[in-house]
Amino acid sequence: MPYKITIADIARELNTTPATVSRALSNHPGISDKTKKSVHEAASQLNYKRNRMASSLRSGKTHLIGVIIPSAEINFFGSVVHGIESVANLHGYNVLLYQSNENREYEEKGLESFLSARVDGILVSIAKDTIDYSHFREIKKRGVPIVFFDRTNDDIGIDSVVIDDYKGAFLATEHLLSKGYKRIAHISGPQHLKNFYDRLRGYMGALQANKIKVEPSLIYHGNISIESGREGVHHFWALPDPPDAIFATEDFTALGAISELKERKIKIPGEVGVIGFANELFGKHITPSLSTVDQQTIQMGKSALNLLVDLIEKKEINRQRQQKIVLEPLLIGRDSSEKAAKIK
Amino acid sequence: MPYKITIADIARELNTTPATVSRALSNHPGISDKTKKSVHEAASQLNYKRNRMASSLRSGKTHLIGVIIPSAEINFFGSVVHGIESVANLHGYNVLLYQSNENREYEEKGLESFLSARVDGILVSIAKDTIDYSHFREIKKRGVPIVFFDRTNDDIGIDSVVIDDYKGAFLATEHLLSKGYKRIAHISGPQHLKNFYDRLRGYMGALQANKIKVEPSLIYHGNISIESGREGVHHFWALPDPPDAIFATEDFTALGAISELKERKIKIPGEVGVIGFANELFGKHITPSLSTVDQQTIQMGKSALNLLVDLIEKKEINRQRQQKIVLEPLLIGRDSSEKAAKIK
DNA sequence: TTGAAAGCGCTAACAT
DNA sequence: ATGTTAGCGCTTTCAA
Repeated sequence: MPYKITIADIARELNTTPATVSRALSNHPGISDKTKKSVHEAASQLNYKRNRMASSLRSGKTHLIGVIIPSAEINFFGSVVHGIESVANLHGYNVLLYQSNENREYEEKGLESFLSARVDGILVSIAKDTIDYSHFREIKKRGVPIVFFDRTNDDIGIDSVVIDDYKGAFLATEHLLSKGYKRIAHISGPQHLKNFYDRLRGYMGALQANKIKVEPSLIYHGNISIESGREGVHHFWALPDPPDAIFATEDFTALGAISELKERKIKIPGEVGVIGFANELFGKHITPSLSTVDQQTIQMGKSALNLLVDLIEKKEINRQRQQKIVLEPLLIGRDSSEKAAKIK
Repeated sequence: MPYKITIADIARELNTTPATVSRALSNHPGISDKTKKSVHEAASQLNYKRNRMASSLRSGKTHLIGVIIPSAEINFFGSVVHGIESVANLHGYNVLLYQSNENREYEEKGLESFLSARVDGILVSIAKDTIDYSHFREIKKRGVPIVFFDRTNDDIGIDSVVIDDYKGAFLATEHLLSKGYKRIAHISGPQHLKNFYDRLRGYMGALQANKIKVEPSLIYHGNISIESGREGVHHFWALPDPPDAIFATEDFTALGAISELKERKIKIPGEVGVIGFANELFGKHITPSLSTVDQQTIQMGKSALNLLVDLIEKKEINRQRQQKIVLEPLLIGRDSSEKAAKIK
């Protein structure tokens, strides 16, 4: 008997009708203050809780936002979800969370589940394994408001919130140059994800802007993991002329690279400078502390949710063209990228 | 027009009735395979998605689990949520996430919101600021299935999943002793939270079991933060006879202590041994790597969800007495607690 | 300012 | 094995 009380009960109690009670509870204009007051009193006295299933069914609004992230275990996404959730509550929305585990099949299941739950809108950060985007096209076609964040794709005409990955990578690379490093290598991530593609381009852009030739052998293609970082170092130090700095496409990759370099007794910084991307929590506390690029996670969550709410609340407008919010990356200089040894 | 298709449409298409379609879609026994097949075909052909609002309203089951965590930004909770969510999906439940931000007011709002959404069950890790538990009593009274995880309270008769904090603390303290440390200090957390209370007791228990007197001056009361760790060191090293090891009530506190000790040029390990609690991601990668106690986060999430599902699915049974699942803590020995210097 | 009545889409009891 | 009917609890015309 947890949820027995309905508006009908309140109506009976006050000798009025469900319609009046409903209106009073949602502060409908044409209801006398006296009635409103007595209804609210009776409601809280009877411990009434509006049944959102019934309400949604009738009104067509669920006040539910579906959020798909690759994994709640990854700090970055937890942090973005934190941002999303805090603003969602302010707008009266609840967050339905779904993890894709970087897997396109689960991702699609999440979307199905959201459709079935009739969420008012969807927020997605695309799974690593997703290369075919038809499930998102389907959502788009159905007209369900959807916004990508961080892991996005521009080809489907879906709005998105990202940071400027190109610029972040550009800044990171120039930072290494400014510290006196000359041969800068890059360990990249999956190129079908725009972020990592853009970071690679930003890296190349910075080199070119400084009249340095891009050497393909100094680019190692990893897959966003500690292992990739280690493998990158493996690869680079098998070259006749290894690099003197590494820009890793995200912090875990940088961490792997640092561990491997340390095992090889290569001095960081000095002999080799390292910078990552993401500003994960651990970076500040490892030795050497990791220079990185901050992605403004909380702000990203907030912006994504605000954009989605705009879509939900004034659907017809803004439908002309794809919106894209680009946040500024923040360079965080720490020890791992300190000055290159003057030798050479 | 995103969601126009209903079972009535399918029924019309196939010259049958909504009831048959409904039954066919949920694989009701008494429906011919032929009908089932044609219904399923028509459904997927028309792109039908079951309306869960309607279904829930009628059946009384929402297949929604409400989860309240202090913050998605904290890795530990992200990880538990990961565990919860993965099993929830297997059971056909969706997770509604709410963050309390360690604040009792938000916590209560989350519960209200869950009641209104008619969730089938609730999972909560209690906020740091919560000292009055009446809102949970209210949930209990309403008969809504609820399970605490990690941050729990035993006085309300609510089932819970925790790790054995006492034992974990006991193990951590004995570990330091076994490495040759003699004067072991403890930086604790908020004592109204059972975890931190138990860890303090475990620390004292281990000392007593080894015939070592507990010195109140070697216990510093912190509040689960990097700052607390620093303050603890401040406090201890103002004593005439500082400790030679620190057991911190969680990893961030340990991290603060280590940073402060490093700044004071005190050697870890050797001069001072340090161990934390939680097995946060960064511990493996800081220098020295942090010894700690693993809390089996994923398992905790899974167990909590399984326990909740049990409550939901066979309510009357098990209602006699409070259930409590206690997971085993896992000691993780790393560098920060290596052997004490033999000097002295 | 309020009431009466219909219906959102689905499921389940009761037929047949 | 399938159809008929009622109704979950709410919101929303339309009418008074």
